[in-house]
Amino acid sequence: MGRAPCCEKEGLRRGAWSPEEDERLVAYIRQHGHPNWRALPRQAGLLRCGKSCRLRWINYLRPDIKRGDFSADEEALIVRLHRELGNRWSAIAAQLPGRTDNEIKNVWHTHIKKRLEEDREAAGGRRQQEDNKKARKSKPAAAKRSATAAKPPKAAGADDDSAQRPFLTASSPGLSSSVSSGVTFSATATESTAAAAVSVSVSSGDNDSSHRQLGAKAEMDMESFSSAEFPPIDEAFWSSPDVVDMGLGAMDEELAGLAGAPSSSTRDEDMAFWLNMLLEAGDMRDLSVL
DNA sequence: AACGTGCCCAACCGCGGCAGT
DNA sequence: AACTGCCGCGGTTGGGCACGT
Repeated sequence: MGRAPCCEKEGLRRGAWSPEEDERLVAYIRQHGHPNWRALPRQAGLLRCGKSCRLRWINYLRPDIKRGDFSADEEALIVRLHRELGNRWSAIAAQLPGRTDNEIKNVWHTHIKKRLEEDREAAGGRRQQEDNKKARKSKPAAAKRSATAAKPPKAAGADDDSAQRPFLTASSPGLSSSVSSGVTFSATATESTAAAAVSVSVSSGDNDSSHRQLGAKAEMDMESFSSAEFPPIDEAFWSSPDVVDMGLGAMDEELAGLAGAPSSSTRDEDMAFWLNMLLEAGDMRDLSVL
């Protein structure tokens, strides 16, 4: 069928968003929510198409967005979920609170995929069994980013970031920083930390029932959100006692149930499980140096 | 210091699915 | 049942930045 273009492109801005546009968008959504993306830009006085607004909000301006490097644990989770779900980035993102599908997709293509391929090439097929043995002895995945990710994380350069995001004044704590809600792995298990908990009211805006089953999509509940205050997010936000603890512990259990992994395991067992997943993904080279 | 190259990531594009009429 | 409109998803692109020479 003939599909209407997403917007009349005449007179509409494209490309990078200015702080003023961000401000307008956030202010509008804050007040009215986003019942209709198509109508939103006009009502908010933005010369953008609805899609662009939606994307900007979802991927950048949403208050529950978590910025900063992905931890090794998050990457491991992505690897695993990608094995299970394929390129269903939104489904994968649903398991990583605060992360967007776009971000995960980017990380996959720029870091993880590359690394997995490198490892696979370097290792050939032969070492699978050998490494399986080693894996049980060696230290598990620590927060070691690939050599290709030598760049300092953008979130660390918070100047640029916050300049662009006037309302999200405090980037969420980088994942390399300690997580305050008790979602840390034992030191022997990993030098990194688990993903931060998120404090959002969780509601699935996803129609896909399988997504819902996987659950835990950290979407803002816009009904409550639109009438609520929209405070800047800061460190306290992430560690607040009000936070709904959606740390990896909870995620592990949920995923484990889905994937047949040990469901009531200790943290060490969990780590062993992740290690196996990584091994299977041929990702042992990084781990072995840790 | 200037230039070239590679990488990262925000944003765009087009399509499929679903709901409403 | 057919059509329309909107939303959400996944793939792709290109601007900007960092790093190497």
